[in-house]
Amino acid sequence: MKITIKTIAKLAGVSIATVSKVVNGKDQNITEGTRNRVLKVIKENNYVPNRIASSMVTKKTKTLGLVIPDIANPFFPEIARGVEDKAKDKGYNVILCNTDNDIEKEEGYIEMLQEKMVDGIIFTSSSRRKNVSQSLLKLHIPVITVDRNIEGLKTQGLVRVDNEIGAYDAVKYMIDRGYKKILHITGPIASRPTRERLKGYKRALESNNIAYDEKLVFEGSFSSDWGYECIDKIISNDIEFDGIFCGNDLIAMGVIKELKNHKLKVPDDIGVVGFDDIYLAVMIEPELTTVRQPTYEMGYKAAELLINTLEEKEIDQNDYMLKTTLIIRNSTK
Amino acid sequence: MKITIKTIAKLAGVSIATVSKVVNGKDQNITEGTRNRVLKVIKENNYVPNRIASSMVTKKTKTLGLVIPDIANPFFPEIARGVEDKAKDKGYNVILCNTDNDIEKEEGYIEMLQEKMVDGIIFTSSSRRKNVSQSLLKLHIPVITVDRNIEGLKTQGLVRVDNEIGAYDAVKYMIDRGYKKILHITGPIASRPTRERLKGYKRALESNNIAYDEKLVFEGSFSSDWGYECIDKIISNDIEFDGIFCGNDLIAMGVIKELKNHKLKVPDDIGVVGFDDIYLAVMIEPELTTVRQPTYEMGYKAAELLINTLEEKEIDQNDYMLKTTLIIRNSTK
DNA sequence: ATAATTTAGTTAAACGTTTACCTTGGAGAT
DNA sequence: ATCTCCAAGGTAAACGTTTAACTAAATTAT
Repeated sequence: MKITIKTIAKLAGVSIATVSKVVNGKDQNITEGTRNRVLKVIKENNYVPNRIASSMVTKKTKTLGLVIPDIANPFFPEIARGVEDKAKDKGYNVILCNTDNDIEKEEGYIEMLQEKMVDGIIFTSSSRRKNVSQSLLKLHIPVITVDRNIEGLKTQGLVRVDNEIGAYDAVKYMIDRGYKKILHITGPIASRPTRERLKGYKRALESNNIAYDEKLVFEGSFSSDWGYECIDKIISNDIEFDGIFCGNDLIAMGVIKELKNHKLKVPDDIGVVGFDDIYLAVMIEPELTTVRQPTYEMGYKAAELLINTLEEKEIDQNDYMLKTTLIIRNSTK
Repeated sequence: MKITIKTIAKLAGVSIATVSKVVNGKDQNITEGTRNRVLKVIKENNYVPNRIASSMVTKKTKTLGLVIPDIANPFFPEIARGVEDKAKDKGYNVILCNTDNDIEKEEGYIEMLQEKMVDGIIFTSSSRRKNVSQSLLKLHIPVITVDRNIEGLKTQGLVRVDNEIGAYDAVKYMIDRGYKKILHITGPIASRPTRERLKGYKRALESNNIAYDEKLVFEGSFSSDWGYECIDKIISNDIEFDGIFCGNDLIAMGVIKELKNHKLKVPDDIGVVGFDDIYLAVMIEPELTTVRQPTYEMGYKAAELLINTLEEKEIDQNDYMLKTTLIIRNSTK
């Protein structure tokens, strides 16, 4: 037989209201004796309160949605971890949704999360998304976007990194170290971070009196395969270069591997810099010089921001721009 | 104003039962006309059914719990992805829980998940867990364990890999390739996979007439740090060796890095084999020879098994032992 | 023409809580 | 002794659905 609050009330000889009060710690007006009696019966009968029923009346589920492209992409686990840690700390759970950068999946999940009455959503949208859709505009629960905002959607907040400065710093460093002809192998240009990094790349070049040449920029995807592929293309096209600034670490890793296959030495012949500083960056040879993003902190901050708006805490700002750090290792001389 | 099923019913001029039926597709007895009218009103008013309320009456939440040590550990994202994919496919969501191998956190989550009335749980328990606890025994929702079972807990199923054979194959291969003195650097011995891999290691040695020497086995944790550290210890103790079978890939990566620092060449001086075949395995130099675990499939299968028991489909077996594959790359000669 | 069945819906109870408001008994004040 | 007030707890409505059981009308069978 199902043990509900009624069972406990009957067994303890009190009303269900009293049980509810002791379960939820709203027990200022409950005597020590009654409280202990109730607690004892609860323990004996192994009563587990049904939070679905609570949610019905409180209209809070204490659940957050986390919508990201792919948890198996090394960029996201740290974010997820940050989100989950803060959430747990505040008594929330998180529902994980992988969209594969697919707009339809994305909207399907948003719908599902709304139906499940999550209190809020943390959202890294598809890099393919150009603009808001009807279904996003209809959304009536708080959203914090991470890494990328969504053009035209007003959210409760945004947590990101200064991609332009990150890229600028990286390219500036390469120039300072004597690299002369620096390519940029990017992720998908539809993604805002990609565009911002490109901007930083340009600006670093220009402020050092190096002409920007769009033939030295190669647009692809955030994967190591794109790194391999692009190097092959570049080499077979006899493009001259001695440095590569990559859109992310995955690309950089593909690049380094393929450079080695072509007997080019990193960092002596070619300098390579990545972006993200994923876990793998120190495992490869040479260790990757890269622009570190504080991914864990981004997730953590996003959850914090979201929960604060949910609980109507004062929020001093809702657009957090976190700092990147240039991590100098051995893929640059 | 909140749009509920009542609003729709009133606007469409039908009863809430009718609305419920069309929303849920139980509309055999609804005329085309009525259905369209209801659907139109739903769309116009942007009605989103409240699944919390549904859950109250159906006693199903269509939500699964996924309890793992740490999503940021490269072994788990693929599992999570497998779980989530199958779950989505069947109309379920998944709540992510990171336990950090902490028994208390683990039990805290289990409690939370029960309160939130998840339909089932997929669980990779702490490698530190020795046996069932009271709170686990009280659990009354279906559980599938992944990778490791829990001694004394009867679950709805178990999905794992044949660790012993995997280890046996790896060590056998090393012996065949001419490595003579093969160390084994393990994860925590409390974890069952560690013990099974150790068994495979022993068996491979013995069936090739090499005496097993427990001084050549080093117990630690599943991290690259442990790999570094252990190599230092081994070298400063002047232990002789020409091969290392590592408890997982992370350890192997730490090992390879530190071996390089000591000017030992992999695979010529020392052969190294890992376990798992995580994403990084091909990114390092030399590419890692390792025992591949089908992690995505494990997650996928676990979710499938769980959902089948939830939906009372016939299940032919509830203990899935998946096969490992020895992936030969360049860290062995 | 009447009875039986089918179709297209409606009614109302139930799910397990929370919480605003009410009741009761006793302590303290006068 | 009476009044006031407070402490301790009870009552009952409400949350938004699903679904078994019911009804009324239309169709089919006899």
